[in-house]
Amino acid sequence: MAVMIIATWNINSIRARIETAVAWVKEASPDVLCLQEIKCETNSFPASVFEDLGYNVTIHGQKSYNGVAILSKPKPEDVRRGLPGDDDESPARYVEALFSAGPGMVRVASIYLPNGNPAGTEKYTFKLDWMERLTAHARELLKQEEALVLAGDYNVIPAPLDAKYPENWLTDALFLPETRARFRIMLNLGFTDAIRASMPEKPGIYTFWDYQAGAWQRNNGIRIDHLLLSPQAADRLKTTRIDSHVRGWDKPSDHVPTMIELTQ
DNA sequence: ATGACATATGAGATATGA
Repeated sequence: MAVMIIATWNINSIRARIETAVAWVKEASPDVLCLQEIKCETNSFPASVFEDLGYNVTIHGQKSYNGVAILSKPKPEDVRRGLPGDDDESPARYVEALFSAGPGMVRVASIYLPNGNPAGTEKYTFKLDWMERLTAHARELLKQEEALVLAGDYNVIPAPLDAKYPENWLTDALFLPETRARFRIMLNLGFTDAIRASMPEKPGIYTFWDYQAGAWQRNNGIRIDHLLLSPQAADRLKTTRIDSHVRGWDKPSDHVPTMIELTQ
């Protein structure tokens, strides 16, 4: 049966990581790849490198920080850059496109949810507000009853199972009860957390390992990159995969590619 | 412990990340 791979990867600078990115794209050949933290303006993104590999490139960049993109074999349609409520000053953290050509129709968003640290500051308030706006937009998208994949770096550790040392994260913006509650509110709109649904109760499933203190070597990881599936997408879910071996490559991002396979 | 790492900016040291 025909399948399509939809992946998400916080690349931590596409220009600093172009060789790593190309190596993985060639290895995995995803149909759709959501990138976060491209850390460049739209016109600085090395688009031609991926176009030469057969990809369309949809970019929502900004100077220095943040920035998201979607690489796709099928042509993007109905592109949205930014969340409803964003203005010209808002960080570039959301881009969405519809793919109706190729193996099955699906709408995909690349999401870079704010970190929010330190808690108790305006940064945390901004995170919670952003989650509320994302949830509102997700609610609208669900009304269309499409296969929908909201993929990205959510900066949310959903449960203690999703950290090697959950006790180290108790006061962190990624794991505070209010953060997890807002994530659950979003899930409860009817989304499936694809990775966890495919591996219920399984410990040690991580997508991020800090650069510091030998976190990778000690497997001190957290699961913060998620693919949320609408019911129509969940019905087509075949497999999931986390390419954690990429974290051991030279010049790695601190996140690894995380993906699903959908049937046609 | 405010460090260890890593990147962007801009040309030294600071902001940001999770």
